[in-house]
Amino acid sequence: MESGGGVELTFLLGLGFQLVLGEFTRRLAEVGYADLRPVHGMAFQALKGRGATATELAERLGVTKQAAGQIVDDLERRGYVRREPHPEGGRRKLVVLTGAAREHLAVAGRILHELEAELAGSADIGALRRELARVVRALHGQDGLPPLRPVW
Amino acid sequence: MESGGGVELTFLLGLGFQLVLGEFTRRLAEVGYADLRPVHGMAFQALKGRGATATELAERLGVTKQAAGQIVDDLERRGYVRREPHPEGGRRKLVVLTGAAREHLAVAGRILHELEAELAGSADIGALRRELARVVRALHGQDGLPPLRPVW
DNA sequence: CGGGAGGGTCAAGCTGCTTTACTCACACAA
DNA sequence: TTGTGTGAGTAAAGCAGCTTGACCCTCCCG
Repeated sequence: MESGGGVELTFLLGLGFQLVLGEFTRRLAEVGYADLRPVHGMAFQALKGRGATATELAERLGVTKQAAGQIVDDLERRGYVRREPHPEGGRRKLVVLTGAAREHLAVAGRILHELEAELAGSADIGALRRELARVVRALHGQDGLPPLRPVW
Repeated sequence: MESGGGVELTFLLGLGFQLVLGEFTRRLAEVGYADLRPVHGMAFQALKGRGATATELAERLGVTKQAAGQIVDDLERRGYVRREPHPEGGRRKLVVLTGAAREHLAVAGRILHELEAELAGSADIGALRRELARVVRALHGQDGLPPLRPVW
């Protein structure tokens, strides 16, 4: 069943995601990041420019501001982010990455690209990207990308 | 960014799955199945032959037997499955589908194929299937398919 | 007839969220 | 000056969907 026929497309998509993400997190855990879930990496991505407020982070992650606050609490306790006074005042606080988080971003990026390169030995990754992007566009439109949330 | 470049492959996979599954469940909800989650559909698939024991169902779904038992409780209460005495005796009970569940399977299958046919207008679904199957095979091997679990 | 293996179930606990409700800092208008 | 609205943060409780742990049956086989 090289063609993938006989298995629902939706199932195949889920399985592909699950396996790739699983392999990614396994490798991250091997190099010492067993304490960070994928959502933490997403948070780092969302904060990596100039940082953001907890509410902005919530929007980018697609969760409530309370949930974002909890994630920030957790990451702060473990030294991955800091809360600084916000330059524009108010009650706002600017959540910024520490060096530890930036290092994680670098390692995670490297692992992702290694994994993709390895997969390129078995599949046509260019075609996969292209068709996935088309599907995403068909279902979501062209205006940006929605937050990636845990699936069911 | 028709090519999908600039976005991580893993992210794109997750987004694709999330959007397709979301559209699928939305359509199912529209025709009256708002009370059934994807895992229930997976359970129906796992039971659709001659049924199975709760423990077998647990293996096929990749959860503990207690969790499978809860799912069966829930589905039984709502009339989608029955517990019958198992032909081979013991403490075993055979969980079998009712007509309501078989009807759901038929409707869900129809919706999946409609959705896929629509997406075929925007993307090369054959290529997508093929490359996904290759990725799955590269990461999991050829021996069957692992259970699809909620992702992170 | 006495273990023990396999299957089912009860109960408690946990995680990662959500909902509800509140507090605080500022802006701006009366 | 007051006061009132708005946006950000936070505290507390609740909840879904699992897991872990413990136990109870039924049968088989020595």
